[in-house]
Amino acid sequence: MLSERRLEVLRAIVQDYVGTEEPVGSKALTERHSLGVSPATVRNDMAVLEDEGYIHQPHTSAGRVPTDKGYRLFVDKLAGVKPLSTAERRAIQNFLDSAVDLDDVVGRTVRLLAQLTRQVAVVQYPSLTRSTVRHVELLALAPARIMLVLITDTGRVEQRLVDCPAPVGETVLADLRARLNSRVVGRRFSDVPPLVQDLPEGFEQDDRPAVSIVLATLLETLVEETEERIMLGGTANLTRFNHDFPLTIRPVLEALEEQMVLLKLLGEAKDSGMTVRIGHENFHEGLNSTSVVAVGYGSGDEAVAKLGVVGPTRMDYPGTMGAVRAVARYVGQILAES
Amino acid sequence: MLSERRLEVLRAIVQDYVGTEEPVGSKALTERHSLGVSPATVRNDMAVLEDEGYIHQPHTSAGRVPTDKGYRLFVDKLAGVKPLSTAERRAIQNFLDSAVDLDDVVGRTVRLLAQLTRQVAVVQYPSLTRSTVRHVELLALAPARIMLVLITDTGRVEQRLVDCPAPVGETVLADLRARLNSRVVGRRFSDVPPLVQDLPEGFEQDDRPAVSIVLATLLETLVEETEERIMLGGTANLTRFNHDFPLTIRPVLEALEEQMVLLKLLGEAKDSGMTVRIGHENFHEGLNSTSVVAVGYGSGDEAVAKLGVVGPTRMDYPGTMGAVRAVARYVGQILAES
DNA sequence: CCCTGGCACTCATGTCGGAGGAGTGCCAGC
DNA sequence: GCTGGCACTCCTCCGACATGAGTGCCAGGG
Repeated sequence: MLSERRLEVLRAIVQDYVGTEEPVGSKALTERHSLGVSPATVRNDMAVLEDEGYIHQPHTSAGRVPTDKGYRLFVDKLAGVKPLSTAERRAIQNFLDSAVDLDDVVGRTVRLLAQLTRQVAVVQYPSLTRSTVRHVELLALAPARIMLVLITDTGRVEQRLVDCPAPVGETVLADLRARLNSRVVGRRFSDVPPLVQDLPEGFEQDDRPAVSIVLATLLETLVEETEERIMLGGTANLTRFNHDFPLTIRPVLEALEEQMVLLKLLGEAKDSGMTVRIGHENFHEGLNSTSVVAVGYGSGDEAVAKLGVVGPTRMDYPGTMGAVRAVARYVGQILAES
Repeated sequence: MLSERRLEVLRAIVQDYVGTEEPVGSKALTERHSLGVSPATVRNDMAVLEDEGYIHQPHTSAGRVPTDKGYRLFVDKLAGVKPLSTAERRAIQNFLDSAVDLDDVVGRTVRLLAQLTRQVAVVQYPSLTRSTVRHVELLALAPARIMLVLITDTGRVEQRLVDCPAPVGETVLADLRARLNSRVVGRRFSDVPPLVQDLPEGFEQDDRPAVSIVLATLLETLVEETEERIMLGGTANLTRFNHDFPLTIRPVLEALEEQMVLLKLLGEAKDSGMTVRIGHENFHEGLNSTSVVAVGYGSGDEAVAKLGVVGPTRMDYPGTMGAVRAVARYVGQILAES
């Protein structure tokens, strides 16, 4: 186990490195932090920290840089979460309050996160899997053509076109609409299938094929749209990666363009509590020099989706974590209200 | 007016520069293109082209680079549009055909364009302004709470929550729904307002406030959502800007993150025919070293939205224009079918 | 046992000067 | 009007050298 002072040295190294973006030496450390010991002592401590793998020397006669393991220790033991100022909190609330619909909420959240953290923001749309049905609407666009509209409690709307084998009467449609809604409204998506299985039986023989195809489309929508959407923002902040630019930024941009990668990124985060993945802890190679800070958010107690930021491993963890947590809370509130 | 050969020299310079990304000298030109004259002659021509402002010398004793004006001439007079191979066309069609809904069509289009052109792709959602109403639906979520759903002929769905001052009966709602649809279905958005103005008069005194507020929300949606959405993709291709990297890419990423800028970018494109904006022809400073190739697309004869790509002024114009035009055509077809 | 000052050593960075080379402009000749 | 020749410019690429930050190690003191 590392002594108290050595931990203090590690903390100082991380803080200075995050601030200056340059390897930090023993002399600079003692000058900027009141450690109460001389540079020589710090050098000894650094040698130990390097042996243990917490810091690393780019080359002989250079300062030290934290390793992923060093950041991990820093995040786990040394850093708290820095709360936002009340002014910042108020600004967040105001900004999110003026959203008009779900798209707008997500869009604003992304911009907000990117601006607050000066990093790349990632926000997952509230998941359909965990949400419940608020209403199902059936519209006859043409005699044999029905539009199915699904409205969720998170304000999301999905629509599908259904082509029926035969024309469907308006009364049949109204009947189906009523029965369908009475069974599924308020239910979770995952609970819906068994609830509607026997619905066709209540209809005339002639109408059953149409009813079945409508139900099939509904179930399909529930499954298909579980494949979730993600919004991304603040990619211009990637240009803050100052060193060997093209090599660093390229794979990151490429990774971020893939929905699958983003989904997995957030998917790996714990459902509750904040998750921080540092450097090589990320599954994706392109993200090996970035850290991901993610947290779940939701309208109630339960998380319905996740959001977070992607930034260089050399990031201000306490500040970033504070911003991410605060934004998640406010988004949750907004969703609960609507 | 420039002589035939001088134009030929300019074309050669543009082609070589696009290929090599390096200033091109007189000797290299005569070697790679059969101009039938000696390097010395080419040098004289280059001096003229430089006087006229078509090319530029980074410094004495360097080769020449086309200016924006040079590219402009190249695009207008010297370059054709390079059609895609049949294999490419088939791939495009296959890829777009498997889209399931509007979001998917737009998403696939963006990815396709980015991949084909190796540049940043921008696709505008089919505009609500020019589209027509397919259906308006009103759902009572609670006695005094109505959800308004608007469905357009381009397959887009918009929803709004309406809080009424007093409960609204189901029959009143059905009545309003029927009257509303009979008046607006098939109409263009811009034509709707005068058509519904007198609707409240047909209702009981008690219900009029609710009816009015529903109508107001509808009109608001028509206007607000005219503010169009845009999808972006292929930003990783920006890393192909090889020179003085951070300085070039930063303002471009920033510009592309602003919806307003993107909208204006496409908005400036002509409604019909392809538009190419080169370097400083773009209104936005951050885009002064990029060119934009845009074209309208639509389900019928009329363009309902635009799409295009953003790339370095040093781009393969014929190839890019070919890809953009082809993609626009196929997207138009897909929209017409659905 | 731990801390400290001193000292020699390493190595990245910045500067300078010169060689090399690509490309130009101009001129005289055909 | 085209061409070959030639002098000139100026960027780029080393290699050498000085500089300085930072280290590791050691001997001495609390």
